[in-house]
Amino acid sequence: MRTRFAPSPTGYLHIGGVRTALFNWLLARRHGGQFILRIDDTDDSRNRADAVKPIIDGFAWLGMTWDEGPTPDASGESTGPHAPYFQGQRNDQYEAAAMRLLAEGKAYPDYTTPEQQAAARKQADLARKPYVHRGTNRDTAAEENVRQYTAAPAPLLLKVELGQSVKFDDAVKGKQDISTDTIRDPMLLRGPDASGLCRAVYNFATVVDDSDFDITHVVRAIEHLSNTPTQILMYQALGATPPTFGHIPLVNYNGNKMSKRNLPPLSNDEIAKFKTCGWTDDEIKGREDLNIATVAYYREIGYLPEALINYLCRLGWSMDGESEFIPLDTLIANFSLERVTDAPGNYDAKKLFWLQGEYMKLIPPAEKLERCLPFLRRAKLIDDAPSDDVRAKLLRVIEASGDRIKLFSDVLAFAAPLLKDEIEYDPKAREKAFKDPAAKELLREFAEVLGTCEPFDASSTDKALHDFAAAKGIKPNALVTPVRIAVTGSGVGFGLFDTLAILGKEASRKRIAVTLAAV
RNA sequence: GGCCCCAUCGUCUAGAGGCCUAGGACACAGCCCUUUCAAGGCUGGGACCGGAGUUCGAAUCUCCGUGGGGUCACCA
Repeated sequence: MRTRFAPSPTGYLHIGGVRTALFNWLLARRHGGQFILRIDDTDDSRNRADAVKPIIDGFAWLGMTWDEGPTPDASGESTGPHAPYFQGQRNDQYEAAAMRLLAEGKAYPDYTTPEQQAAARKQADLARKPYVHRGTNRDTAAEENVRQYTAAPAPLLLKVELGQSVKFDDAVKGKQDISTDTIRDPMLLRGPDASGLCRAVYNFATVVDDSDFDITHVVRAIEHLSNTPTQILMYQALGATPPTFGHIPLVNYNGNKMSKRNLPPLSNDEIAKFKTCGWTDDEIKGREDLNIATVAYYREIGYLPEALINYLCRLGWSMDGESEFIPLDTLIANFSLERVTDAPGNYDAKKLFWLQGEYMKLIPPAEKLERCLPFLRRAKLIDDAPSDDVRAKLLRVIEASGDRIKLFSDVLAFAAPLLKDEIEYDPKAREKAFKDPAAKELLREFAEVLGTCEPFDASSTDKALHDFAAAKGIKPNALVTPVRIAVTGSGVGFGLFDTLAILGKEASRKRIAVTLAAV
């Protein structure tokens, strides 16, 4: 089994595309086949490397490896027995295939002018009939067409045999049967451009490539379903066997297409989050691809690729009636086109976030630390090479944070108050906690008690606080919040006694003193 | 408009004529636990688009509506 994914180089990797690629990849992996990555850049744009890199980087991050395709450095080189894997570098093959069809009388040049075509289309519209284009030299003999084409290149069209039907069994949609009378003579090669080059049209390039690459299964978005009969006709003309097709439903957002237009701009929370990650306003604005439809967004904000993969695969496919958390090896062992759903699905950020949390619970603290490091560096909370002391402190923060760290970037919120020397107060929380003047006095007295804790660890400070509260006849919680705010500036965070222990006696008491002076 | 695809809780889905008083998950609400925030436990509300037909029996099959989507390019 050989499957493929063929993105056009747009400069970012869209998660809808990733899902399509994932289905192909899973199929190949399950059946011990190959997954091929091909870049559909038939317009041969100049900045190809820039536009391809995000796609390649995205797949690399996701761990979706390809057996043949562009080299990982995005240089425009390819690896694999059918190289190159860039359509922009393959026009010779398309031309050769087209010339063969021309010589065999299966294709012909079309000298219809755009004006003639527009008029014919209009007439059909008026008659409320579908317009099915057939070109001028359709019934001209092959040799004559070759002669005319050589003398005056023009769009080359495939001659569709009338009165036939194209039948195929879609692996997702089931049996299809289309009359050739409704299929226009499709273009194979465009007319010559300014430099005289006749570039292949997408449909034809795809067929030539998929046939050359021995692709056996083409899983793609349902919007291509109506292209399929045309492509099958091309396969037949080329004397090739069409692959098995599987057309999968779309991924929508709130019932609409997941295009940039319909997507919400980054929320204030998200922008704030990126800023705490060390991004500047300009950097955020400069990243056109920073939205929930791209892989880059999830990588930058600290998602786990396995969570994204699990989520995307479950969107439009199910293993059974209840499995939601499905690790990759299970996905590979069970994925099949039969269980792809018929209806389009809606992207649900909350469910992805939940899965992310589930996957995060599985990451051991030491590994979590390693993967948090880049975020801490970017936020300038640590040096490029943090000392062992800092690493040890961070590990304690991560252990104390537990499941609270859902995204790797969340580490910043927990580590920053303990790493920075200055306390950044949440004004509202501080005001509320010290509204009652008695709170300040209690805090002052408790700071003295803390000074006697030995050793200064979570259990000793815990006991000290509870004993102190009991002696004073107050609820422990009446003291916990003021202390928390005094040492971290924030009303929320992981366990207070862990916080104190990580800070140490000196720093804890010093921070309380600073706060006392400030309120 | 022609042709094609689709239709189960807010969302993702299970459902192949009786297992359906329609199951699970996310989200939501309430309660419990608790040191705030998470996590965890328990409980709850919540759906077969409408109408005909076939059948002893329909979420499931057929038809008609309705609603959504796709496609009709020298875009990919």
